Amino acid sequence: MMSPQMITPQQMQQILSPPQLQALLQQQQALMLQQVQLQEYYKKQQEQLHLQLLSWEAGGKRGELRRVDPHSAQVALQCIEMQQQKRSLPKVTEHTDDQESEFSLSAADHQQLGTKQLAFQQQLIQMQQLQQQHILNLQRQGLVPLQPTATMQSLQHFVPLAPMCPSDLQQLWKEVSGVPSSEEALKQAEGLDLSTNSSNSTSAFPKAASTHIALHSLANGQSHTPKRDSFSCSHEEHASSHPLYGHGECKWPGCEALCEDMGQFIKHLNNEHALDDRSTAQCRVQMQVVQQLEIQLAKESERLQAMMAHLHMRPSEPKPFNQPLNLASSGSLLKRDSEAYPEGLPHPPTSAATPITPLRQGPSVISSSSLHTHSHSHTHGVGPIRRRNSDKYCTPIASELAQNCEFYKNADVRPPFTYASLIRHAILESPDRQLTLNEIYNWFTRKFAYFRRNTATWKNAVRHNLSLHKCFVRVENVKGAVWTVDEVEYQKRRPPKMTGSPTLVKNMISGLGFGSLNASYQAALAESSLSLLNSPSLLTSPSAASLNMLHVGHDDVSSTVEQVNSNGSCSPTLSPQQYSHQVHVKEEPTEVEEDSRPVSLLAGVTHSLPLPSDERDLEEDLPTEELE
DNA sequence: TCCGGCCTAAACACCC
DNA sequence: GGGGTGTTTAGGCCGG
Repeated sequence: MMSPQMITPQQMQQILSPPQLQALLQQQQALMLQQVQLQEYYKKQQEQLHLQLLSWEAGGKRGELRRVDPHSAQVALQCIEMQQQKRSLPKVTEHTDDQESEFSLSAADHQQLGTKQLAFQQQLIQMQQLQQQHILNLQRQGLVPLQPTATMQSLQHFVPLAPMCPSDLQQLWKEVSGVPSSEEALKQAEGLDLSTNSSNSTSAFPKAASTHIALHSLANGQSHTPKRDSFSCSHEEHASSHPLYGHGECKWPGCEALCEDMGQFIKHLNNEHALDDRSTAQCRVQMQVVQQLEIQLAKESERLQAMMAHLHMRPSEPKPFNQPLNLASSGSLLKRDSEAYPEGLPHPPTSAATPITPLRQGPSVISSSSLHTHSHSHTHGVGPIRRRNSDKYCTPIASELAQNCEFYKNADVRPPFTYASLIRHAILESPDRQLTLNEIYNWFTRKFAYFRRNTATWKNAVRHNLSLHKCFVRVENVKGAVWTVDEVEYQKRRPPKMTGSPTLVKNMISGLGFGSLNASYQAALAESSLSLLNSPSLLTSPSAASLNMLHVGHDDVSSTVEQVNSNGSCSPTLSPQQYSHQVHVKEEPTEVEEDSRPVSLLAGVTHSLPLPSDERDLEEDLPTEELE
């Protein structure tokens, strides 16, 4: 995949969904603010610490970092390094080697500083605990996504100078040794990592909150180096793998030493991470990290239980939207207002109050149709993008349209849906569920700026689709011919996809690293559950209602849902009736247990339970899935 | 590699 | 004849 820097704006538009584009813009704006704030803050700290350093130098106490708080100490050390580069600190020697973990101070300083490490780190741990509490509070307030990794990653970019997650500690040591300069750290802070925090970064935070967070830092070192989460103090060797070794580098917190092979890594491990005070302290820090995460997990699990219990007891009770978490879960939501849901379709992030929120992003934000869409790359293509229908199997069209209707109305962006899906949606959206061709045309042009041009192309495509797909039935009317939708045929032509793909299932369930995919699945699940809620007849197996919700035979949704629960046994060759029936019945009893079910699934089920009445009305209007 | 879904393009027929 | 509508075919791309 191309790096963001290499993507042209047009390509960006093609690749990213509208919400993503908006989120990106917001990110950039917020990032600029963050940069300014960071630079100011850094400059301020630098000046302040410079004065302190001068006094230390005068008193020969430069190594006594305990006199200052860890944060100041870190900045001080950065200043040391900076001044070293400016040759203003003669006491600091040149680097003797490239060992990141080695201090490069003078021998006396090295020894003195070494003796302070443990006490220093104890302070850091205390700081860390306070910070983690702070984060928990922020999470409670919905200001910070709950997913540790995403949260930390996103925030990490804005808190390079802040103390003191474990990896920051390592970073500090690096900085003491001068390996990566503080300027680099600042650059790192200024860098926009689209791959890790597209939805969770600044755009997801109220400015004040993000600033606040930036200046207070975060606690969890995993954020800083998510892949360095392995906790191991042992130097045991593993024949083929080692939890501290991956992708050719050492995963020891704060150490990214490149090791070509396991042997080299083992040597590195024994040399650089031997049993000493430093390693011990690092283990201790890592233990703190793990403990905090466990505590957080327990708390969030408890909350989830409570929420589940609450929702199951009163499923019809509307759930208030959690605005802050909406913001946190989806940058694109920032642009939404109540009018953005004209159809009252599922508001994906409304489940943001659940602990799983961080695992998901608004389906329309980074939907699978966004991530998985690809340019059809027609040389003669008229549209910016061609999105395969298979993508939309995971994408709720009504949801997306509802949430981004203004966007599509004004932006010349091709909607990420097939013609068939759009036509069907247009027809089902009409009062009589039938439209003339011209009305379909009008719907397209009314809803999408994109279809206000290239009329010959897409109109031809519309006609082609109407004729080609059996699901579109032409009915002679008094006023002429109108087109209706045959849902059975519509579902028939869309057999389950991705059936039994363990990888996808795994990704969906884990929700880690494939948040968008997970989100789209959840959206599909949510909508399938909506359909279920509005289709009591589908509840043929009350005992497994919650899971049956996932089996509603709904084209895109059903195919997606099928994936969720299928072990590959579901045949896509079933007739619509067979299929429809079968998916209602088919289930995996062993997965019904809520506690053991992936939270992402629960999210899809739970968050959609309460719907405003108007939304339910609409859902009821759409007899089958809706909303693909 | 094969297959199916999707898209675009185009040709053709029919009707007003 | 022109435009709109409807049908059909072909070719290409892509993911499973």
